[in-house]
Amino acid sequence: MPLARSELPIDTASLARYLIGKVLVREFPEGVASGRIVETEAYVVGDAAGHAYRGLTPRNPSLFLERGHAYIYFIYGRSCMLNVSSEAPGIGAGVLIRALEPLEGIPIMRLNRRIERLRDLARGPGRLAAALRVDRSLDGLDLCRKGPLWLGRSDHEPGEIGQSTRIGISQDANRLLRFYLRKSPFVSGPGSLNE
DNA sequence: AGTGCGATTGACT
DNA sequence: GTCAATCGCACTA
Repeated sequence: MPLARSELPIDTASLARYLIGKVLVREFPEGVASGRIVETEAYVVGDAAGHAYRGLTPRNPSLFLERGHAYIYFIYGRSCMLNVSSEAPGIGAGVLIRALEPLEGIPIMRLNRRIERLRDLARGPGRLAAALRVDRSLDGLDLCRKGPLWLGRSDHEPGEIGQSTRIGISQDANRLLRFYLRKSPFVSGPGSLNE
């Protein structure tokens, strides 16, 4: 079952925390691949590190959609990044999905990534997008409806959630807007920083 | 039209 | 641990 939009917190940081433990599902013609979200980062309203900081541009309109839509961008000439839009329609903010614990379709993900090691399949924002073949063609998609990419419920409560500074940014670098599942080996960065 | 750089990754010492 | 690759975008002129 997809997450209902009404259950998603409107506030960006709250949404980032809420998404920990939820399931990201990718449907391919050849099957389904999915993973548990173990790491997120919030890019909040008025955040100098956020892509909406300078307003609407040709690349970022999806960030301004109602919460629960995909904002996907290409960076460093290599990687795509998947975000979940947050806040009310017209407000530019979102949550970066940074790492997954692979659940279903692991052979499909191994083919997409061309590596064997389970721990590294979707550990990192670019890696998880590659594992699930997420690219700009899925930008703007509603993640609260079944389709090629959607957010699903978890069958149990997540574990203890840690909080830290965000990774790889220079602006607004001190804010504790990164959330991660404490015990998970599938988290990309430091597992217990600033807690 | 030109420039600088980024919400990273993979290869290498 | 260090470091270069790589290219679309936002900004300047």
